[in-house]
Amino acid sequence: MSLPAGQPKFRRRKADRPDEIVAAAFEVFAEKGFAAARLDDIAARAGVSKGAIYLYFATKEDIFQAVVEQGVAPNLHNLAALAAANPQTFPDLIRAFAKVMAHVASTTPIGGIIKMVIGEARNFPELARVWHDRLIVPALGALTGAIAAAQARGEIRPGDPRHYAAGLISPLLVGVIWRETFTPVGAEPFDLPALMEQHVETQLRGMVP
Amino acid sequence: MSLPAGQPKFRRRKADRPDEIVAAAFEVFAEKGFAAARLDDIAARAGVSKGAIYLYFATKEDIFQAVVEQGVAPNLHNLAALAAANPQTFPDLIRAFAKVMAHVASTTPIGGIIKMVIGEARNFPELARVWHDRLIVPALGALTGAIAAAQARGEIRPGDPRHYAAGLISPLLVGVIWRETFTPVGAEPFDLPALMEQHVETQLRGMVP
Amino acid sequence: MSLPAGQPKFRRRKADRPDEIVAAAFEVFAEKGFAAARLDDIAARAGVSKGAIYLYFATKEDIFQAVVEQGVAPNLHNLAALAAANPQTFPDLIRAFAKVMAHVASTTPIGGIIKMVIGEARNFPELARVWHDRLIVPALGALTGAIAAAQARGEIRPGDPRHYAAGLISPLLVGVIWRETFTPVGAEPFDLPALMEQHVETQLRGMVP
Amino acid sequence: MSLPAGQPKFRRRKADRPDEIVAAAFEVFAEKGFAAARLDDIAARAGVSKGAIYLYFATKEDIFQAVVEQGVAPNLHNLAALAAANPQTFPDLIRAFAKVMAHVASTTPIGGIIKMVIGEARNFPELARVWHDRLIVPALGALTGAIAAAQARGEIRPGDPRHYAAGLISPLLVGVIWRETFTPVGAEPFDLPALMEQHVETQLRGMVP
DNA sequence: GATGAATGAGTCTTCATTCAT
DNA sequence: GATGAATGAAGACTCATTCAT
Repeated sequence: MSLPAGQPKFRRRKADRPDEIVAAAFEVFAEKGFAAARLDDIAARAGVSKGAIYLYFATKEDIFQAVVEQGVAPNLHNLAALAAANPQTFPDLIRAFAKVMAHVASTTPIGGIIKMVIGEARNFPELARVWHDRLIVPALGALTGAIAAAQARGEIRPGDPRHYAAGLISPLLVGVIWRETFTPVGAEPFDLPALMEQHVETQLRGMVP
Repeated sequence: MSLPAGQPKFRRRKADRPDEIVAAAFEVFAEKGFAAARLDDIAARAGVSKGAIYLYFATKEDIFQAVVEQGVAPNLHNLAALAAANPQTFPDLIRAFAKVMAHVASTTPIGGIIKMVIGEARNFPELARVWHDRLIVPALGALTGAIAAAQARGEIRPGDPRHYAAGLISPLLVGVIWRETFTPVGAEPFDLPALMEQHVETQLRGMVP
Repeated sequence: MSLPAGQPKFRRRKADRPDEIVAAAFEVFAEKGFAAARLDDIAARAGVSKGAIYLYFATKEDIFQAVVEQGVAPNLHNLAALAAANPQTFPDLIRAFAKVMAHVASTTPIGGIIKMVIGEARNFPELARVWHDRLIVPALGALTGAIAAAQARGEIRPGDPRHYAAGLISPLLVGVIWRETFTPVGAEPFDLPALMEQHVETQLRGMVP
Repeated sequence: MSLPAGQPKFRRRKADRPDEIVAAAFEVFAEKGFAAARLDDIAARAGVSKGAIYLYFATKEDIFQAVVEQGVAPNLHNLAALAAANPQTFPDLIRAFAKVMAHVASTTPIGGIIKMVIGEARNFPELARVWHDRLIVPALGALTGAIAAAQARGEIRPGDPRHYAAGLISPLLVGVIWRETFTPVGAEPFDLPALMEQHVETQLRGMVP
């Protein structure tokens, strides 16, 4: 409890605490779900006492909100980046979109977030609403819009552009869910970037007139 | 040692009590997840007392297992029916497959089951294993095999047949999850049969040489 | 309820039911104690339904009372028989007393009753009172009186006659408790008649002037 | 998810909490038996909340085991002390033994422990086994051995030495049980030291040739 | 600020008791 | 009379939350 003078190295500063707690909480919530998650587990994994958590969060639900919040923010950035990048042709747009998404799906813990959103949507409708309104509708809407525009230019066959969009990105979602759900019990994993590359090329070939 | 209440009790008695309990439990588990589900809720929704549940199930977990079990069985039948039907050409096979699956997805509560499997896979690994081994691997394997066979006949372009299979059915899964997750908070629903019809035709067009 | 004329053998009559229930209850109570005894066990062991018990007894406690009652009655008879028999000399009285008691202790389930009385005395003080007042005080009192009389005649050395009485019969009680408590876990049993014979002779030798 | 009460809490905190709980539990178990004992009672008597008990013991059975354990240990010490003391003659050995035992029986709560052992032996056979193996067999064995040795030296008449041993100490046990069972309902108590002194002298007189 | 012992409302589970059949 | 499915009050145990230190 008292700090030895000459041991500077692993002295954590209190400013990091909330993030560490949220990180630990994310792991536990993603693994167990909200109700089955134990504050003891979170505290232990964060390396703090249970009481310390309450210095930064008022309730378990608040921690959960913070976890989800931290899952939304970076993806918003990804979206913005995607929107900023502006490839010339529609196929390149789709390829770039899929590539970035596959990379994100492969390298970030977004799978845990998605699991939580799916699993807790009914217990925390606000959570589902935030994800839907701030991430999914914009993303899906942008994709749908791009498809509709390409259709207007005659580059894409007729058809419901929203269905085209869903057909394009669904394998990514399923791949992420697969990794969270079945890989831990021995299922053969999917190579998401490879899956998406093949899928996008197939889709594009099927979508052009 | 316990005080008699004085209210009327006992309404009926039946051999299908267990099914009523499982049905009620399915609703509650699908809505809340395992941990957040309350036996009181299940009992109330089944129209029985909490104690009555324990005449048929030893633990909450047993009820959960029974719920999942009842979600596996009918789908096994669907699979078998699919295998029995044997359309002449590969595209017709895929079309038939997608049609049946879209119908099942639209008319059965499989979405709730899938939510439960995703949400509780880590807490009940056996559950994930059963689903993976008995339903998903056979179904995905059959589809993958059919694709590989069509590739061998030159009817389908080269490419990882498992990735093709995933690309084909993913929108269905996503559609079901969407319905469970976002529709309750106001999201625009997907017309699964229509989505799948368009998706399959697009995929087929993209898959042929 | 009606006795078929030609099937006399295994037709239980309702008049036997209470006794069968009490007998079954005795086994279960003696083994588990009152609180840990299950009416299901009792019903099963008595070969009746749980509901049937309530045709004859209003509560679990009533069954317990009946069990204890049935344990008191026969011993009262034994006491009376002892009192009726009137050997000539004091040593013969003691010998006869010890012999009868050892026989009873060896051949009746009185051990279970005693265990119940000891174990439940605090939860059912009335039970302890009945045993004390109706069995123990009379028996111990008679023995003490006989000893005091013998002392008055100069046949027994001075000393507290109640202590002499306790010293005489204690090994019997301990032997019975031993059988109920330690023999089931592998303890070497006591041969109660032999133990009592040796003990009585030793005591008598020590008690005479 | 739980509503804060608003009353003052937390009074003290100590390392000897477990001992206080065991002490309280001993009283309740000795009075009610294991099954009828309520954790609420134990908690209230220990001056802690029900939840606090679970900081120190995992289950009700663990508390029970701890209670019994604490009843074994001191008696083991008594035994060792008895063995260490080595009077010259056999009668003095017996007198010392009886005196110490009577003192222990009169001044310690061993009666409650014995009641528990007798009452719960069938529900917790391990409990009976521990007492038998670690306390009773050594004690009874030592006494029996001393008697046999004295017989070999011709100081004691022939006869089963184990029966002699049982005859010597039984009144002590019965006295303790009497105190627990009948004294609370108004029975005349026994003066254990006086009883034992008279009993031992009587026995010794009867045992010598 | 941090800790972790303590709290107590809430949950699963049991079982004596009831009553429709 | 008998049955046993059903009840519901109560008990063991959990865990988010609090607060003395």
